[in-house]
Amino acid sequence: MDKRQQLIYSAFDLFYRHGIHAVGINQILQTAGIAKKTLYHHFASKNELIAAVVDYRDERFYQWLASRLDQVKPGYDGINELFDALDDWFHNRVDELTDFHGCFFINSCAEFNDPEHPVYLQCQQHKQKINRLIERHIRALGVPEPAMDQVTASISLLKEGAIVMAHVQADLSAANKAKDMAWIILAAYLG
Amino acid sequence: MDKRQQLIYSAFDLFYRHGIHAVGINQILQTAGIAKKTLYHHFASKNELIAAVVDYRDERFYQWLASRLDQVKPGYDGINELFDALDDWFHNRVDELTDFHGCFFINSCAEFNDPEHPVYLQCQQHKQKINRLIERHIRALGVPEPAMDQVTASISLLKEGAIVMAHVQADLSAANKAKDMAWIILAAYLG
DNA sequence: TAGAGAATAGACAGATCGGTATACCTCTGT
DNA sequence: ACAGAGGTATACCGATCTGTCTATTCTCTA
Repeated sequence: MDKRQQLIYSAFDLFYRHGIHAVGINQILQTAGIAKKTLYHHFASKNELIAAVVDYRDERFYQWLASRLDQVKPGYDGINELFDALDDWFHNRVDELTDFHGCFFINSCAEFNDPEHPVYLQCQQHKQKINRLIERHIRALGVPEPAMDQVTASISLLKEGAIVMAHVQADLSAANKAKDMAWIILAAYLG
Repeated sequence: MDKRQQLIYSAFDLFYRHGIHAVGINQILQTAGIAKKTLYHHFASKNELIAAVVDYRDERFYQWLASRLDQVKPGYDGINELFDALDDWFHNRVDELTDFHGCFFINSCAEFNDPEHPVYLQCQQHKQKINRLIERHIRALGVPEPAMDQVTASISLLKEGAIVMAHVQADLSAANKAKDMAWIILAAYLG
């Protein structure tokens, strides 16, 4: 019954499926079954709704991945779990994330393609949060500290690559490919 | 003086910078300095212009990369050249591609997020063309035929990952990281 | 040289956009 | 008991969107 949250749900669903600029406010209101006045009671503008939607997805996605990675022992298991989680996501086996349509943050950067735009910055910060999640597990593997950033970025790069391959090239096995590649890379760093 | 081509130039520039849905036809006309009637003389609708713009970028990007890869010996040099080319692109050292704002095809898939949409299909086909370009060099490396698809997809995944890292996370060294990773992966396959 | 084709400028149509305003309803807390 | 907060429904505003139309000019070529 929290109208504000309902608006965010509906808006995210439409934004994720059709893109942010392609979805109008009236469409969101109709989908959510909520009056326009109510929207402008909770949000000053469409831009504020967008910001709230990005924030919502940020939290949602982060908490999902964090909880997956917290279920396993830091290190080897964590890296495996990262790519297994991606695989579940790509195959629509994760209820919390709704059907896979690429990474919402990559998609949003494509629409707000200005490094100074608030949405762009929100997306960048989200990616940094995810990076720190990955970093924990890299560190547990015993990667030497000077190589930490490099290795974390490498795993992150594999993750982004897998998402794009799964989305644009419809390669649903991309997560498994990335996992195999990750271990080859990590083996090279761990000797 | 080819008005049709001028329209495509201007439209691509605006689409790439601000996203397709965010750019109106009047904005394109003003930028190009061309009358509305002329646009609708050459294109039946905005959608046809969009299709032509995607086609234009497809050819432009493909020919740029193909010519770069054709300048070197197939195999080792080709893989290096691929990532060196990406590095030049990320650092805006390639005049033909205009300033880097991510991959136009990834961006467009984010805006036309339906696997049956014509634009989505155009983007998919572009990626397949690029894959075949990469495949030639993988084959020259002596990768066994059964592993060809797997290895090509791996290099493609690294390429996509580098583009996203460079775009969303503003990691301009992503191409070099991906190159290092590529050789670790390839070494594992080549024994 | 006459006429077709391509271009211009710009008014216009109809829909939709984000956002505001009006009027009324329904709870809830003091 | 009643004020105020949050809600609905809907009309409305000005702006902008894609696309059409008219009227006129330019340029090439048969």
